[in-house]
Amino acid sequence: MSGPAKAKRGIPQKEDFNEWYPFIVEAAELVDKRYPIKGMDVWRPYGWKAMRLIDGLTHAEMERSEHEEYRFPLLIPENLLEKENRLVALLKKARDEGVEPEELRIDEDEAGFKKEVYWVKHAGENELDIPMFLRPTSETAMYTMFPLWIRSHADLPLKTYQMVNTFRYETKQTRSFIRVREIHFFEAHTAHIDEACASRQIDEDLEIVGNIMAAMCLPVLISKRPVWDTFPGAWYTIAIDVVMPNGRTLQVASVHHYRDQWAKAFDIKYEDENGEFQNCHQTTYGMSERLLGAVVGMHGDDSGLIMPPKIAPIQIVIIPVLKKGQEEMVNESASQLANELRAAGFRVKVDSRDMRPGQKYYDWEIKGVPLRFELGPRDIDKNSVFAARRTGGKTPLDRSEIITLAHAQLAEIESELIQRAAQHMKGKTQPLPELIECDGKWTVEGEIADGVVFEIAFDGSDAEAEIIERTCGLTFLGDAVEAYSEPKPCVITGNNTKRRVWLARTY
RNA sequence: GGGCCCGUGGGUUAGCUUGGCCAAUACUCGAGCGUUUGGGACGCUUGGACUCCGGUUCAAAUCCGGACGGGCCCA
Repeated sequence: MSGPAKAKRGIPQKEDFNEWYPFIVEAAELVDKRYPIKGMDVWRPYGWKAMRLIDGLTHAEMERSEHEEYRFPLLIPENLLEKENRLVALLKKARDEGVEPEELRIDEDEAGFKKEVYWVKHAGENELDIPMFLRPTSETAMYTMFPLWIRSHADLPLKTYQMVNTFRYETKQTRSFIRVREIHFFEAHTAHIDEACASRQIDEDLEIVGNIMAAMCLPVLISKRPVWDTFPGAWYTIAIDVVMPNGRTLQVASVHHYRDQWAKAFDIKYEDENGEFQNCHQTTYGMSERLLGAVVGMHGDDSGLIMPPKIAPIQIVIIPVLKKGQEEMVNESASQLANELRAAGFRVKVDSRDMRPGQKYYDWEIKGVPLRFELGPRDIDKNSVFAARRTGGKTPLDRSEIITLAHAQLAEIESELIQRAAQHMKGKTQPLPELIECDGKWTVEGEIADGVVFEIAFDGSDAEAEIIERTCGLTFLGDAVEAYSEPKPCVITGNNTKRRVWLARTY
């Protein structure tokens, strides 16, 4: 195999994000894209470790919030789709008949991922009577079992989750972590006695998202998606987006409130305290490997990745600097240092490859190891360790207090990343140029800047939202969960509103 | 959904326009030996490629078609 890193001169500038990103995910050995199926990369150990550490954050949050982990089969028989289709039809009918129309937006073509599923139609020599599909998400599979498990109000809330791979037949351009055909997926599914309890679950989900994003030093936009962009069968969808370096937003998580629509379709009901049957109210919460994609995009620079310490597969790399005749002494000192750090809980690697130290520095910089310790005869003499932070800055550290100092260094890197990311977000958010109507035709005053997220006060209708989307060539992310504290005039109607809406080009 | 470009050792690439001299260029990389090691070391030895299928032709890396894969732009 090739070495872990390529020549620095070979790294595209991060400004050229469309070149930088695909280069870096391979050069940093996160994935190998040479597997001969579009959109299905091979996870390499370094990338998988990072993903597993991100998953670890999620598992910890699930544990804390008393969700339980399940593992559902990958294959789903076709006939189960019928229930889902019936649900969609039902919702459509409700909409057509004017029942809560704005709450029941359904696009039949999108419903059930019909166009995006992989099918298994043969097994051995036989054609299957009932074809099976690979889960694009697991509502159908899980809600087939929920009625068997939920009988009494005492069984609720049911809080489940699983981390599995899901499959979607993407025809558009694929991108590592961002748009793939086999998705490393997290999905939490809950069932509750009523709408209010389900709503409380949504609040908890948002708190969980907040914790996970904070651990990865990722600032996010949290917004309620417009009705036309609501998940099929959902009452509403709240999405979490990260602003990538090119200003495009990447949806990294979503939370759906289903009310009792799915429960009706799948007959998920419980007996309440009065002995009466009630439908459950449900929520889902999903995330994926896009989280890693966001980390790569948000924190990386012209020299490669920068891993936030909490998810860095290697937090500290130790480079022994050898001198002729003193190899053994230096190596021994390095491994002793490594052992001490490991005992204190750090993820540590000693790079004892036979090459020049400079070469190693470049290698680990591409991979984004946050802290590098150099250890040579000079340092050992002075009882110190020479530290270089991936975010910039070099300092000798007192060897005798190395554990404390290493913690401090990583904390400093973390806060530097948070600060940079916040700065990035701030710089990428702008007010929208003024919209002008003339004979029923809308135009924009000036240019729509590229690579930017726009924030507007908006109080218009769906139709007016569509006008804005068309006029500006942007996508409505939706209503910020944190609305304006003071009313502002809507860009279309001029009415005062606290509704704070984001528009962006999206992935 | 529409358009454009690309596919040569593990990686980057020359060759393709004008088919033969290509049993293929350079750098990098892998293996081995030696000297080295505080920001990309050097010497010697050695290893490794025309995406696949079909067509045109005496002859295809080169021309044509398709598949697969990669990339970009626009809706």
